[in-house]
Amino acid sequence: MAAASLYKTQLLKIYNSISGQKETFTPITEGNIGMYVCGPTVYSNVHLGNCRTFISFDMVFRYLKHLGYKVRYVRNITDAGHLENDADEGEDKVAKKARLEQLEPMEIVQRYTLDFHNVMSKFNAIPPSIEPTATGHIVEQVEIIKTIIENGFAYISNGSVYFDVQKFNKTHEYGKLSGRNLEDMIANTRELTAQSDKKNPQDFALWKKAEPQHIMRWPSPWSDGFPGWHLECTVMSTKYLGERFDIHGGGMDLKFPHHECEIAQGEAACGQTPVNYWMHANMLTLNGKKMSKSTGNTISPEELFTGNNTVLGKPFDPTIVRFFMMQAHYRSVLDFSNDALEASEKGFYKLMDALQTLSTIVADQKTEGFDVEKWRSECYDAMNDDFNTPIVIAKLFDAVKFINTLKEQKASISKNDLEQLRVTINEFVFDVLGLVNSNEVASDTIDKLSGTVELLIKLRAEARANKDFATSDKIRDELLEIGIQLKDSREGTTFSLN
RNA sequence: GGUGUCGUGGCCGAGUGGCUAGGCAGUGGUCUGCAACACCAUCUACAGCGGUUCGAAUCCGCUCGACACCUCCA
Repeated sequence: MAAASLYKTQLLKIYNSISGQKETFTPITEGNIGMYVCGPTVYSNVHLGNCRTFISFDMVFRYLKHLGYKVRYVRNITDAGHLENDADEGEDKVAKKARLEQLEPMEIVQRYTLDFHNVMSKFNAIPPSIEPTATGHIVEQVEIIKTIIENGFAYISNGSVYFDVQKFNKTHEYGKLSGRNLEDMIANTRELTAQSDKKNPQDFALWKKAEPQHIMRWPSPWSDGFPGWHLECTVMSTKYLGERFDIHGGGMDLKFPHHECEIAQGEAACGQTPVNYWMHANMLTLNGKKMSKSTGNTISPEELFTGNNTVLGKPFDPTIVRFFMMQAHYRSVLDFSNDALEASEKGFYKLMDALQTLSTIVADQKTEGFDVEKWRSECYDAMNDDFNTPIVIAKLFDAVKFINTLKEQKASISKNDLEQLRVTINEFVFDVLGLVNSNEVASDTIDKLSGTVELLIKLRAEARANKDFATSDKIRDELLEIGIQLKDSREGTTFSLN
């Protein structure tokens, strides 16, 4: 069966945060999907926790495409409007960093956007279809504010514009995504300490008047200022995906208030709820606590790849980290540790070795010891069950075991099944999970390398035949030290790169 | 304080009302000149206490604990 037609016959279920249930996925337009994911605020280097969310949604993107959907994936870059806090004295994160480093705000944005792209590329994440920036959509943001004011859900106060949550709540339901109700929130809110332009503490800014020292500012009918953080996502998602679209994703920590506010803005501006399926990726923790820049409980991708950190005993390849993340469900908290990563690393190499072995397997008359079709179907069942990558990986290891059994000639496989197995395992490992075979080197290099190693294997075989074990062990041990492992079997000796 | 999620074996992590994922580590074998790899077998488990049920780790209640959000965070 061609992958492109699979979506018609498979039932994909997605856990929808707004209903708290797994729901059968039906796109608005058959065969097409619009997906929006909240991207990073580019005021500093991304940390690994940020990456997990984007890697999770990269997997989602890959699987949807694999099913044959045409996916427009929009992920924004927040380069303005994201305040340090929601109080009136809050400073724009990008502007603050620029001031501290004595740089133009756009220098900051450029630097950290490049860093972000670089890191995502190392993790083998496919770039989104559109990557819009907040500063590139000021005009649209001003327009949507006008609409929200016209519709009566926002008010102007001292040059700033605020969303009137209490008024909105009279005709709509503010809090439906995060499971809160406004009455509780009001009851639990401390009195506003600082003098505020807001009517109520729950109200959030759509437009903020800029203080004189504020350098990132744009003209608007209300003041020279800048847009509120929640607004950019509403504007950019609806601009590129329509007033109502299929999937909206982001980190769990954005559920409230960010996504709640997006729903309110969308409903207030367009008269309909913007999103059909809300997806939230869970946090990556370090020492049991959420990785977070503000608490310093983080590790950066760079520190991870170089091994230059205090958490891990050695450097880890990006694809190992990706594999580690894929071994947990995207909605579960995942704890990061050296032991866990080393375990994943060994498992990953075992998987890659089996793929290598698979390429050498010769087909037989019939298949014995494994049901390839059933296995393939179970892989899809797992992915269709809210993207259950841990189960898929468990299934992959079932295949690994079978492949190794084939190698030992204790099982057999038919030509058709062999082809099916090869295609399926490659699709899941590389296309869907997005792993990279780190053993892979440019083909001419690998030819030369293999020639060299084959020669050493031959010399070692001769030494062994002569019972010159000192020489044979020297070859084996020194190759192992540079990362080449020799593997003896009845059929001879092979090698793998670790 | 409010809201929500979760507590699984040495570690990481799935899952489910009855048929005990998977990876790593451990143990005993096979293979090997010795190993490694691989294969076969095998040991550690569902926080605690009640309840529902023929049967619960899985459903319900309580207790304890952890985490997240309610300020900025993916």
